[in-house]
Amino acid sequence: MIEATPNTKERLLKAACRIFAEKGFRDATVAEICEMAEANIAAVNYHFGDKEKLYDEVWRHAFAIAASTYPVDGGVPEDTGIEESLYGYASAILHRIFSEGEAGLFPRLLNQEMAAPTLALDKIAKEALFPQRRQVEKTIKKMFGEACDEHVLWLCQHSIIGQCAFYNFSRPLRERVMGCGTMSEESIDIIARHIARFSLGGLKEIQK
Amino acid sequence: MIEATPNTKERLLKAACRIFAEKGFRDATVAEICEMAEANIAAVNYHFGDKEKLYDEVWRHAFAIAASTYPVDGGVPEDTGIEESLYGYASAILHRIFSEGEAGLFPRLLNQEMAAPTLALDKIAKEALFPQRRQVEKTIKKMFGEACDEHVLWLCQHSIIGQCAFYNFSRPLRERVMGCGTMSEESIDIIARHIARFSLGGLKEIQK
DNA sequence: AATCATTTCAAATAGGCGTTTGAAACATAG
DNA sequence: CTATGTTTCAAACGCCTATTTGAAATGATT
Repeated sequence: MIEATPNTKERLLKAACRIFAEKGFRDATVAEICEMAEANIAAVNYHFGDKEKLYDEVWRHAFAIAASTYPVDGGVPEDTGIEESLYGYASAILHRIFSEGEAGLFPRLLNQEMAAPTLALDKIAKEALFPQRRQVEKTIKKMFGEACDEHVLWLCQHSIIGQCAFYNFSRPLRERVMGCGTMSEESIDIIARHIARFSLGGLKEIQK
Repeated sequence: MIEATPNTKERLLKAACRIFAEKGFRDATVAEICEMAEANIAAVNYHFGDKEKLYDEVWRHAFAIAASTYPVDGGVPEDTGIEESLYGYASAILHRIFSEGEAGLFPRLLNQEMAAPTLALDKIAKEALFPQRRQVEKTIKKMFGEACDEHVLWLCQHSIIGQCAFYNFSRPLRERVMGCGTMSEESIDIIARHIARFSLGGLKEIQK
């Protein structure tokens, strides 16, 4: 499963990433992680101290990969139009969600953390989630101005983020019930463009 | 905790509802459930057979309560306007999500099931989730007509449902990080009205 | 080659889990 | 009261969990 790196610690981290993302902190077992990493049962405690510290490392890794592979600005410049900004954000988040590689770890871990929160949640929210929200905030303020109503901002933020996050939340429905687990690059782009357009229309209607 | 009904089976079911909704099937323990129900550790097996059959009963109960307390049509008549239909749907879903009573069990159980799917997911999707989607479908077709493009329908469905579902998904952020766990009746109504208006604008933009 | 630190390993530890058991308590009907 | 069926109970069962242990193996340094 995990490629045979000579480094046991790295193999453990990679295996832990995949298993924590799939099962969450509680349901993942260190025995399972060690087996996938082809390491001894005691390896986690030797290299990371305990299961919890390994989980922290996994989050750090998952966040770093997601942020560098698909930054939330979507690569679009600051001074672009509203629809294009929305597209940049949606595209980045959706690429993370539909990624089957390491960039997909972040949304999967987040899904687990939302269902069974751990002590890590606070740090995750402050370091990863709130900055993402601020990205959406900037786009909304392009429409409503810098001094726009705080509650309206909050509601629109949720509408935009919610559209993207739903594809993360509903993953088991696609994978287990509908049987359409994977998503092509074109499909991702179509969804991102839809969310950008739909949200632009929403913002316009709210502004009326 | 659980009111002292003379009926042990009912006390077990109520306790199980709350604990399964909070922790999911795997992390909930029968010991914990029996303790809350003030029943013996063997009571679950005696009255329900095993933990899994109890979980089935919990889902049945949670679905029945949610569907009867807050039906997805939101109580609005069939032949009403688009924005009002959207409001009806959003209002019903949000009321479920923010309910601290039995009507809130359904979205909480769903959240758990999405993070750690069980064999029950298939049944839940077919009996509860797909009918809910059809409700949104009807509203969208009021705008695009009966013969509207299937993919556009699917995308808009997700946009509307996603806005509502996000308040379920992000519950731990409100409760544990932001510290604003409860939501007043007025707040719920404001959110529902926002989602209806935002979605109407979105649909209009897509129709262009 | 010998010494030292680092890493791996199988086995053991202590605790939690769902479930089973057989006896005790209780309720009901003859 | 007796007999029968239902419900409750404490204890035990077998399995799985994270972690610890001390020895063995490996690597690096002198």
